Amino acid sequence: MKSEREIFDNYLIKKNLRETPQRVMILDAFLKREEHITAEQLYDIVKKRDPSIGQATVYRVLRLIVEAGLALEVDFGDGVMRYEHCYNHPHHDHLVCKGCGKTVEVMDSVIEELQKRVAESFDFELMDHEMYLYGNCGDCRKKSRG
Amino acid sequence: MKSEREIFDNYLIKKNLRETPQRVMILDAFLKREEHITAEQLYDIVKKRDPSIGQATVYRVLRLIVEAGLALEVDFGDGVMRYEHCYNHPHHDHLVCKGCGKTVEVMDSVIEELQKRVAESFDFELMDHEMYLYGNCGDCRKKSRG
DNA sequence: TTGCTTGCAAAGGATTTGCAACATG
DNA sequence: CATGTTGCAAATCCTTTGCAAGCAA
Repeated sequence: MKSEREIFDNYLIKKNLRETPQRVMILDAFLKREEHITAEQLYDIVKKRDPSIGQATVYRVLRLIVEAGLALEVDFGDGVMRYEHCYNHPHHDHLVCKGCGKTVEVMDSVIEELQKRVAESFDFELMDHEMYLYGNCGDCRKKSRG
Repeated sequence: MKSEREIFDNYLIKKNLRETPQRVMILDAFLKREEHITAEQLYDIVKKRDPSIGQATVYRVLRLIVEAGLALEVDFGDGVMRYEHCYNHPHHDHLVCKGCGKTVEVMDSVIEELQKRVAESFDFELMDHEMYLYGNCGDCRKKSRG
């Protein structure tokens, strides 16, 4: 099984791109993070190690990471794109708390199957989907009850 | 059954807002449109009737329409918000063709029920959800086959 | 008259891009 | 060395906001 670093390196080679310290450092910081992360959060992390790094580089490398198949963009509708690991990380959707913003990865194979069928019933070949479930988590419900 | 116009007017009164020609005209143009529409598209339509109208007004009235419960925002992930009718228009999700952008409204009550259960299994009270199915429609598949 | 509304232009926030200096292979 | 790559700042894109003039009630 290839490591994420190898996959990234192979992607760079295939595309005739170069391995630079910035790229390695940003990939590294992204991989260390378990939760999804925004470009700005990643920039903040990387800046601590190398204050001379530019935001634009973070955005550019994040795109490469996605193109290499190591990250997926997730959009919770708040105007900021988030990135999450997708290599060796099975597909899932998101449950998002409207109160505290907490997110949970969820996956229901029956829903997945039904999505495919719904698409097919309209003669669409399903390639991809996004599903966000918005609600209130137990903690937030407790708080709002007083 | 109240008309959309009545609902809008009631909303204005309740909020101590005023009924202006701009508001009426923008609501009107929105209601005439069957498909979802972007702020800019709506602006283009309204501008023809009154070239002195400002974009900002369109954005502002669109927000009122949403608040009055007459429209819903839909986000196909291309960076532009779209608005669609929701009064007397049952809930549905969207199937979007990646080739030609065509959209189909879909609704599967089993999926809806399962979404609720998934949320509950994590002690979330489901308030809302978004589901976008992205694929290739029959026409686009035909074209790409040559 | 009161204070909500408007159009305009400027501001916003996230992301992208042009560019000249700078590294990598 | 030939090209990619970087950081910077300026540019984009969509949307929001401040403001003074203009209206609805």
